[in-house]
Amino acid sequence: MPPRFQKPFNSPACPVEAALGLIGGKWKGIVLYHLLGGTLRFNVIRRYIPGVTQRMLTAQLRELEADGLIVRVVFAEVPPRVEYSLSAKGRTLEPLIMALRAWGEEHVMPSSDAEVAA
Amino acid sequence: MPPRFQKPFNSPACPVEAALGLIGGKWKGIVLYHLLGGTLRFNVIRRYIPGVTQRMLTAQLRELEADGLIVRVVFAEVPPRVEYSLSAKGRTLEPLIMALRAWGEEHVMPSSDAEVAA
DNA sequence: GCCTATAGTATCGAAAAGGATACTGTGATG
DNA sequence: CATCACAGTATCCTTTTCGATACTATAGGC
Repeated sequence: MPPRFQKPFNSPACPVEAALGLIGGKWKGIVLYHLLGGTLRFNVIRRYIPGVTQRMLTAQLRELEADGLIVRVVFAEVPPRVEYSLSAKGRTLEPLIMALRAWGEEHVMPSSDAEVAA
Repeated sequence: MPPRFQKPFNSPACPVEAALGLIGGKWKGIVLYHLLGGTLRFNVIRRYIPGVTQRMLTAQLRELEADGLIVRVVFAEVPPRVEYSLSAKGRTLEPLIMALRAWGEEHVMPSSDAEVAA
């Protein structure tokens, strides 16, 4: 059935956009995806994502934290250690991220060998 | 048009970002969502989304079309009529969009709780 | 004494995104 | 005749995003 909604939405009203607003940042998808595997340190994430700059990664992590999706724990050590992990809310994203990944593999990856093996 | 894969990205190639790249545009989520309900004309979509400009809507629709998610049919009439609908590939997004919507409703919407800044 | 690693900031500037406005052509309406 | 609606373009300009680079502090290694 046609899920048609028409509300004034200049304010907070479209849940699809709202969700996309939280996970749609340039690097958020991959960051979240990697964190699905467990706690990671800053530079580990960075090495997982060649191409992201320190500045960008910091910005994305801070946004994810501000949105309550990840947790940032700072250890008062030298050299500094900061660990990132998904919050409870962040973990609720798991099926979504996995669905995104499955869809991407099947419908966008150019290499056409989309093995949807979990 | 942003280059989707400017580099040999990270090792698993990141299908999550690939998917997000297609549906993560500023208005694509809502456009897709409305099209889930069936074929729509340009101005109908526009009226469903107050806040989008003609220029932006055109751009988003063209990108969706270029990515093969929607189909654009022009009728040689006066006044002009152009109809947009989901392609077969676009329809495969339905569960994803619905999941996005459900997650957004549950985890980000103000949902009866305005929470005005203190 | 210098280099490395850590997890960032600060600053600059290029590039892209996005908004506002004006314009197109034609048939029907007033 | 003037105006409206349609589905856009074209142009200009502001805002935001993003990358590159340089810098911080401190401990340990060489």
